[in-house]
Amino acid sequence: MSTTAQPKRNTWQREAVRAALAEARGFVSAQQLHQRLRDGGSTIGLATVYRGLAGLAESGEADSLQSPDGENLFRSCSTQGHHHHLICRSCGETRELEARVVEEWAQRVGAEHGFTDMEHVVDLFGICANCRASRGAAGA
Amino acid sequence: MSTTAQPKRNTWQREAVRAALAEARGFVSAQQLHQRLRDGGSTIGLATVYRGLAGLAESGEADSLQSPDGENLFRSCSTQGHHHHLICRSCGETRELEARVVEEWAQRVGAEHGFTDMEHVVDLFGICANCRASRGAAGA
DNA sequence: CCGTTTGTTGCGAACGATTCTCATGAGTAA
DNA sequence: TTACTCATGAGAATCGTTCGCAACAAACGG
Repeated sequence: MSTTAQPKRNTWQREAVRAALAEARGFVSAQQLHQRLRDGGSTIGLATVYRGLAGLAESGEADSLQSPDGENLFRSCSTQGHHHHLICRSCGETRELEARVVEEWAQRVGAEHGFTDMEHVVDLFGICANCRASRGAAGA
Repeated sequence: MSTTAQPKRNTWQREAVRAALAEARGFVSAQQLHQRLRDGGSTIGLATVYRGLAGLAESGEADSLQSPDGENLFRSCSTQGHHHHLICRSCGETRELEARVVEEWAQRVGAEHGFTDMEHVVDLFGICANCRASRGAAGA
């Protein structure tokens, strides 16, 4: 049911959100994106950014995760379908990962416990080589 | 500095939060916990529940994660140290997992990309056997 | 046991992110 | 072009969480 896409209209706002998201290198929050668009001269509304982002996330064009602060972060996704992320805690650099091992592990563990319809959240955070080199060792 | 615990006082409120959390089977939100305590006749304040939970989470006695709604959920943690969770999307039943495979994978992937100081977020969601039996197949 | 000291509590206000409302504006089809 | 709808945008409304502050009570010394 409802696998068919609803009739969405083509608006410059939707495109602007998509573009701005693609432009952003790491994960960005809706508010950040809205700010950037505004800074870029756009008159787009905050609510529209939220709506656009939600749409992109739903259609798989964007990926969303929650920051530790409880904010929703989005990122333009090149890899369609399921994948995970490796994110630099320092510079925000993000890489998409495939994780066959983890997929299988998740399935197996789920099955062992009698769980079905498994989903999982797997994200890796670390300090990338660049940041490590330029910062040496900076504490928390 | 400040690795040493701050001088915390022993109050019945703190104990009440701890007890209520231990009582709860799955993950609970601060608000839920507060409600239960109130229902139980306690006059504890909401802010205190928040403070108590934050304290428990920090000391490792409780584990916290964010619900898809952006709420902070807490759970009393028996397993000290690092571990993951398998959570039933339907009834909230939660099991603590060890995930050697995943730990190793995370380290390896991080290393391959030149990342250090790896951390990761890994949580599994599914429908447990019980719920599956009693609900058959309920769509989204 | 009593007074002092100072971290805790609890209330309500403040805050911040997200969603909703609704009148207006712009795609789309005829 | 005209009509029909859905999308937009501004601000209000929501909801979870944190803050500020005065009263309180746990730990301590005498």
